[in-house]
Amino acid sequence: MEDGVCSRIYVKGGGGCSGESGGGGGKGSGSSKCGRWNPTAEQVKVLTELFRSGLRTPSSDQIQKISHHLSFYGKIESKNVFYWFQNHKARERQKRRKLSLPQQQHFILPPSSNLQRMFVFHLLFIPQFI
Amino acid sequence: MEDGVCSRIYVKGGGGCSGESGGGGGKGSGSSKCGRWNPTAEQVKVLTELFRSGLRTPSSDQIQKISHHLSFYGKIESKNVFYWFQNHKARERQKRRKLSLPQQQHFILPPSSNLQRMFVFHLLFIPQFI
DNA sequence: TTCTTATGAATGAAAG
DNA sequence: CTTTCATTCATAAGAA
Repeated sequence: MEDGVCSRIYVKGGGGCSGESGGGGGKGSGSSKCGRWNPTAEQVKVLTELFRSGLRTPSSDQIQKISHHLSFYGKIESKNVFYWFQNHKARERQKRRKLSLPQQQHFILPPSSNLQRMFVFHLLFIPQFI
Repeated sequence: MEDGVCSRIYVKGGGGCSGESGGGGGKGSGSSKCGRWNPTAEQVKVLTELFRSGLRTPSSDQIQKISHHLSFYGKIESKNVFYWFQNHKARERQKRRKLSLPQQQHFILPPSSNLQRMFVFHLLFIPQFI
């Protein structure tokens, strides 16, 4: 038996729910079933970056723009962004209160591309976006 | 190991295992790996007994107490207790749904009665019961 | 070993 | 915002 690692995320290949808008270097967020949103690693990375930069409760306008931009990496809707921030904030707080839930994950993910960095920068600091 | 089902990207998980907390006469979990919580028979027994007594969604405070008590038998964290009840409840419901349509099961004790609280409290601290 | 099952962990979605 | 529900992934344990 191989040693178990502590936690991981996975990226699935294939899967064909509906309109794939995968962009540069992004893998599909295909899921075996179309039930619920399955964020790509890139989407999670950007969302996490926004969160770490201080964004907690994006306005509906911000949500719209974020989800639109994230659609570059795969299928996504506004409500997904809304729920993501809501859940992430709640679970961060749970963890901090040492109630139950687990530790934060540190992504050793992809070669964070300049494109992505610039993208996050853009999201964060351009007034007309945020 | 066959692969190809999905490609995985590993994520840092904490800073290694938490220290062994086998308090008193508790036997170790037997595994020095830190993959995931491996409950001892005693821990499972207590949790099951609490569940059978009607406890479904313990409060944060209950979780703390339960996990502290169970740490006597081996390494355990609050989140393990939290997940245990979540999973146990969910899978009971899941099983029930697959077999026959939900005939709402009535538990002997209503969700937040003082009677239940007292029972749980005593169950937790009376050694010979466990 | 490989396959199957049981279950710990995680998280999207939603209810309260 | 907090808490709960549903579904899924991953893995440990047992069966074959």
